Amino acid sequence: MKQTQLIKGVLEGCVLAITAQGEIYGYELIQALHQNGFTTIVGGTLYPLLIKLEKNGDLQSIVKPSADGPDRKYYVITTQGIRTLHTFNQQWFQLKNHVDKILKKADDNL
Amino acid sequence: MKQTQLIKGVLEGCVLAITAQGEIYGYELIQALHQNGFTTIVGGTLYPLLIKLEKNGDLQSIVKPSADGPDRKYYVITTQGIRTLHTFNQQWFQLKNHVDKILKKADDNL
DNA sequence: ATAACTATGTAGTAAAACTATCTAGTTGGA
DNA sequence: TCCAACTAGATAGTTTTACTACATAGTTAT
Repeated sequence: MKQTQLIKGVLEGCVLAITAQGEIYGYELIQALHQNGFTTIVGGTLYPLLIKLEKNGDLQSIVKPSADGPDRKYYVITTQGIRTLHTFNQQWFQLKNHVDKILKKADDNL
Repeated sequence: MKQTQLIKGVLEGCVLAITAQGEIYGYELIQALHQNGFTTIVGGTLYPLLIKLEKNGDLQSIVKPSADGPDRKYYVITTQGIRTLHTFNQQWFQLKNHVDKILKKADDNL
């Protein structure tokens, strides 16, 4: 069982949560995710997700020049994105309870 | 954002956790999952997953007759399945910490 | 006999994600 | 001044994954 499969479902919510803390560009976001334990996330995973989230209307982007390399595309969360984040938060809370309950019962039997 | 995407990653682990409590057949497992909040799980989702878990060697199956309908295929967790469950448990614990940390920081900013 | 429930399975499609690769600017060293 | 390493973003094409819709079949109650 790969860790990736577990991460998939929460990645979108985590990206919204991080952008909710202030504007951030993709490359920086990848590093932030790595620091938060999502060490397997690479550009090929994140950039398509960011494009999808912008299409959905959860994020907006602004391109700004950089002194350290090519232009950066900064992402900002929209009011709709904040609503999506709230929904994710609630679903995550419920999922945690359900999974923990099931795992606890299994532990009692081992 | 659909709840389904979140559930996907944990479903496999939850199935292993439930089978760890004792032998159970697919139809019964679907009902057990429904009672545990996984209300979207249907046969077309679970049966292929059970077949995959058996192929992997995490589960074994025995067909037994039923008085209430067609034969039932009972699933039993293997020692390998228990190891897989342990791994899932650890990954789940880590994921919870990471996600909760990110969500908490976002909450502080809203 | 027929509807509802029990029980499992799969073909075909749809969606999602990763790998590999590309473009391109900057920095520092040899 | 050339190359490697780092920064920054994107995507074509393949692989993986999951769901929808349907099929099969036994039992129960009307």
